[in-house]
Amino acid sequence: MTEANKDAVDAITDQWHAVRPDLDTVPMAVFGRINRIARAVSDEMERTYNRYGVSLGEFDVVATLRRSGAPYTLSPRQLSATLMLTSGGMTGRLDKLEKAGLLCRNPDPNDRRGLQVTITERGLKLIDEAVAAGLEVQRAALSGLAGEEVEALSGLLRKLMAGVG
Amino acid sequence: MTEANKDAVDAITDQWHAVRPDLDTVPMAVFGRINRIARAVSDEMERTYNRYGVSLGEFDVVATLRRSGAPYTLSPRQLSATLMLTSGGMTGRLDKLEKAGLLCRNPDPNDRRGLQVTITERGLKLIDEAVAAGLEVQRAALSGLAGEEVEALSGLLRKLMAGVG
DNA sequence: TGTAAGTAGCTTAGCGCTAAGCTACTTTTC
DNA sequence: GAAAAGTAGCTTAGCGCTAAGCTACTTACA
Repeated sequence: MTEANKDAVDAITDQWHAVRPDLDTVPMAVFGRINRIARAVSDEMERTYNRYGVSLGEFDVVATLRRSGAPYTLSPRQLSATLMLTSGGMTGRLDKLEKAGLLCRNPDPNDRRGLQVTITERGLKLIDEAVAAGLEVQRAALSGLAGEEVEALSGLLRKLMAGVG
Repeated sequence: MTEANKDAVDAITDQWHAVRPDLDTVPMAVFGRINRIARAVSDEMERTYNRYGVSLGEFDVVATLRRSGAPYTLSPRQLSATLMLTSGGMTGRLDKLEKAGLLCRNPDPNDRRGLQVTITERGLKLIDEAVAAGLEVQRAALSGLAGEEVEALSGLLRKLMAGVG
């Protein structure tokens, strides 16, 4: 690691090393970079989806319905479980998306407590454009890595996630 | 990739592949895992710091002062710039930390607009214990990876961050 | 030296989330 | 079939953040 290649996370670990040389700074460097990458790419995705009139969180709702396949119908409960969101948070997202005409809520014919959430024609059209735009942001973020590097990274992340999930 | 090793992110990419086989799902798998790892580890760190009476965000403030070295003094502006936070958010964190007796605000002798934020004795003691506990959480999260795997992951993340920062 | 521009930290309104609790309905148990 | 327990989605209060705008002060320039 030459002086010139140091980044913002190196600056932090260097500072820690100077005041607490007893600490192993490798773990904080790994997760510091993971956090910064996650944040930077999410911010970029947010801006991208905003151009389609939805937030990243709202996109996730429509995307979950889209990838569930025809007839693009799930209950609010299934959605909030998948998106790791409370029912209160889900209600808010569904309210906005329904008002925007991207999905609709209908009573569940088999359980009068429940609802069925379905993508509208307009929602389907929007998600199929927006998902491609989002993927392009992610592809661009990975463009500095060679194919085999992406492969290696993917494998290491899978292994790491297995240990924290 | 055998059937048994599939994880939650594989389930998502498999669904996408079924309904949109034209999409390249490799980028979304990489960032999906990065997001989930970041969230899972941050949640665990939050719980760890809570045991010391501070949130993760409040910890970050005291940690930034700590690693700046003696006399552990920075301006609110320096802190909010380092932590990528607005001045309003910083005011709130400083209010709580000052009330908790972990730091104090003093007028800047050289600039009557400014303040100097300094760790208290109590704050210094707390941060030196809490930072070790936080590092242990991160170390444990990496424990499933061999030394050379951590090394490789670290290098790939550095390269990826350089392309998104 | 007077004025304009810049920068300090704080305040307020608004947003999206969680946690707790509600009503309505279904399922289980006796 | 009645009572108890569980589960559906929604409402509310509260939290932490941002964006915008405030006052107070410093710096740069004519």
